[in-house]
Order: sequence, then C-alpha cells, then structure tokens
Amino acid sequence: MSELEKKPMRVRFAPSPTGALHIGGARTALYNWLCARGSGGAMVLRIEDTDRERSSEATIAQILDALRWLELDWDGDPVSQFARRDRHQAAIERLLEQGKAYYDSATAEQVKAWRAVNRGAGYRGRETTADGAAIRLRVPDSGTTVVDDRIRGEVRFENRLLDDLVIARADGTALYNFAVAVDDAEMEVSDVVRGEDHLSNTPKQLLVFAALGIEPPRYAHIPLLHGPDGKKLSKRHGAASVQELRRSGYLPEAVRNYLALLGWGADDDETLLSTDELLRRFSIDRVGRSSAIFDEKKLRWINGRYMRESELAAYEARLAAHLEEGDRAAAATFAAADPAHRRAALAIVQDKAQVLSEVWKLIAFLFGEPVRDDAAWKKVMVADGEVAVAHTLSALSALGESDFTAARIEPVLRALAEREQIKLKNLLQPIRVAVSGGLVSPGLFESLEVLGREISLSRLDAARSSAP
RNA sequence: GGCCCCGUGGUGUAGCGGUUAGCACGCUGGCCUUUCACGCCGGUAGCGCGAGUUCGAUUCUCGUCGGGGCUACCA
Repeated sequence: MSELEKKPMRVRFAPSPTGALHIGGARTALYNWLCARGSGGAMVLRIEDTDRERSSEATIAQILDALRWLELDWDGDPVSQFARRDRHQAAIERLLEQGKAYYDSATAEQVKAWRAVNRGAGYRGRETTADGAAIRLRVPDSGTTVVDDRIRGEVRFENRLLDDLVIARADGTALYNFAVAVDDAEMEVSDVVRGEDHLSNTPKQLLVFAALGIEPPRYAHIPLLHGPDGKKLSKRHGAASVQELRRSGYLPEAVRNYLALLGWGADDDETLLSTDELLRRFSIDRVGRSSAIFDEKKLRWINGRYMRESELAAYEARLAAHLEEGDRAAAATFAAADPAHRRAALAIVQDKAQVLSEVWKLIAFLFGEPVRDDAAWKKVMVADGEVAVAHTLSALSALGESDFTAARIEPVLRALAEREQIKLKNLLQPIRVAVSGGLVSPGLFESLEVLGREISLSRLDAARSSAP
C-alpha cells in the first residue's frame, strides 16, 4: 500500500504513570507513531492517571522524556485523563438518566458469591439508593460483543458472561474502562493500538460505546513482549526500560529499528530499516499475533551497524551527550579537548564499538593519562618488551612532528621488527600497553598519530623506566 | 477455575495447499589481522503433538499439549 493510499490514522498512546516506560510500552508508542506519521495522521498522548494513588508527576516526566529520547513526537499537549473527570461524570449522568447504568452496593465478595450461584454468568446487580454505592453499566444478557481486531480478526465475547461492570466508584469518579471509551470518542481517536493485555477489556469498552450510542474506533492489539526466560518482561530482565537502554549506550534510531522488527516483518524480510523506510513500509495489519522475546544481542548488533554508519559529527554529539549523563568527569575532559583531536579519536574508534558506553574506555588514553592495566603490563613488559619499547623510542624519535602520522609510523615499526627479528605482534603489544595502558586499543599506528609525537614518546620513555 | 489470545531453528521473522522451508541475530569452523572488534567465507539447528479435509498440508478444520493475558469501586 503506498503512502497516498493510506488513510490518515488518528491514534493515541495512553501510558499509565505508574512506572518507567518499558520496552513493551516503547514499542506500543512506536507502532502508534508509525501509524500516525506514516499515514499523515496524528498521535495524541493521554496520561491515564485516574488512579491518584499510583500516579506521580515524576513518572509522567520520565515517560515524556523517554519518548523524546526515542524521538517519537506527539500532537498537542499531553492530556490528563484525571483532568477530564467532569466529562466522564457527565457521560455517567446521561447513562443514569437513561437507565443504562445504576447504583449498586455489592461488595467484591457478594459479586463472587452471586457468580458462584449463577454458574459463572456475568454479575447482574440490584439498583439501590443506599449511600456508598458504585455505578454499574447494564450489560445485555444475550448476544455477543465482537471485537473486530486488525491483527487478530474477529474475537467474540458472550454478553451473558460479562459482568455489569463498575464504571464509577462510590465517590463518583470514573473507572478505566469507562474513561477510556469516553476519551477515545471525544478525542476522536480512529484507531486504538495497544498491548494484547487489553484485549479482554475491549468488549467492556465496546459495551460503553454502545450504551453511549457512539461509534467505536478500530482496534489493533499487539502481542506482549517477554524476557529471555519466556516470562512477561520486567525489571528483572536487564535493560528493560527505555532509561536503561539509553544508559547502556544505544542509539534511538537503532532502538526504533529493533523494536519495529519485534513483532513485525517486512515482506522482503529486510533487517536494517531506517526510520524513513519504517514510516513508508510499516503496516499495523502485518504485525504478528504471537508474543516475542526481547533479545539484547540483536539490538547490540543493529546498534553497532548504526554506530559505524553514523556521521562523525552526529557520533560526537551522541557520545558527548552519553558521557554527560553517565560520567561527568569524562564529559568535561572530552569537551575540553581540541575539536580536531576529538574527531580524530572518534574516527579511529568508530567501527570498534557496538554501544556508546564502550567508546570512552577505548579512547580515554588519548585525552589524559591512561589507566594502567597491571596484568597487561606484567604480560607484555617482560625483558624483550622493554627492549622493544627502547628500540621504538629511538626509532620514532627520528620522525619529526609533521611526520608523526600513521602512514609514516607504520613502515618504521615494521622495518624495526624485521631488523630486530621480532614478530610484529611482540613489538606492537608492548608499545600499545606503554601508550594506552592496556592490551586493547584502536589501531596502534593511528593511535600514536592521534596521541601526538610528544606524548607518545614520553609515555614510551616512562614505560621503559617504570616497567615492573 | 472461567473467558480470551498465541504456537516456524536458541531468538526475531518470511511463507499465505505443492519450496532443497528463505532471511537476520546468536552459536560454531575458517580467513583477514598489530590487540579487541569489524568484515568475508562455510556450518549448526525449525514448522509442539494427534486426527480430519485434500491427490498433496508448515499453510485449512477439530482436538490435545504448551505458553501468555484478563478475571478490582487498578490502569
């Protein structure tokens, strides 16, 4: 289906502010966003905060922050469901007047007992004028409520098995299944895209729409996400929240790509899909029906691809932001360095890291005194290691400031290894340890160039005298 | 327990009655190589099970088993 043939979808992402935005929630947000932006429609945000006990401003801010980081924008200001309570109550009044809803003071135990007596049939209450009664919606005793789901097809629920659901608490405030229906209608939502955990709530909402005489939106229930152990995804599964993904050094575009693939696949099975391609090709109708397991290994691989392919300037900005959030000292050191030096350092490390959090430890030695890895020194700075360093020091001293480039350094060191009859590896590892402090670094010749003649030589000199 | 959803290698998926069941990650053998990575080449492994429909089922139907969700005066 081409872009022009898509009908604009007006969707909503409706998180409840009871915790950080989960990977599952992020995927729901992404699918909604792809539906909206890919169809020329709109995505609105509604914070489901009617449960005052469990909602907090801090959590709302955290969720919005996560969405911004993911670069999933929305239309208009976020709507507070709680702030719409007057609208909910007005709708409840209408239903009460029409006899479609009634006061009932049954307790949970009484409802349970009623169901036991009536062989599992949906609870039907008795109207009361007593104080402290909740308001229930009258559900038909016969017929079937059909959810016409874009992903699952027609899902049928027998009305007689559905309870007369409570739509308002004794204090008059509306409950979730009622508020959602009223809000989706009044916010003119055309398509509800949400997790499968809401599938069995849908007939209840459909009943509310019917009572209100309003045409319901279309529904698409996407499968849930599970952890590596097959259980429902939770904080126990590592980087389960967007915040953790961010801290781990993933790129938002990579996360979008990965999440899009978790439950959806293009007909040609492409793996690397830019957001533009996602926008063009994503179709809610092609989302799968079975739950998926979050696999960080694949996310890492995808992220590595994006890391390697990103522009140096963007790479630099991303790293700077990442350091700023996790390692202020490193961020300050990095920011204080010469711009050209920063770029040079990033250029030689770019294809080695899969996540941002791996970058700094690979290039920190280019921005200050290296952290000495004693095990590494002990391993390579043996007798001939020291000799190697000494030879290198004199060989490289011969190169002038302007000749201290990878292109000039490499032949010098290769010739040195040959002359001294030592394997290149046995010459280079001691040098690597001497200048970087450890056994792992970007390419040595490039590293020396970026470090510069003066510092390189002084570290070699220091290594020669401080070897264990 | 009741209602509902789901079931292709370890993971994510393609498939839409006839395919040597494709792709990607992972794992693994090798190559490359100054370390670690990257990259390249090769390999490993799958239609949960049982009936039925059909000339023929991974594809359709039923059952079964397994996994999951909901079952609040939470969202």
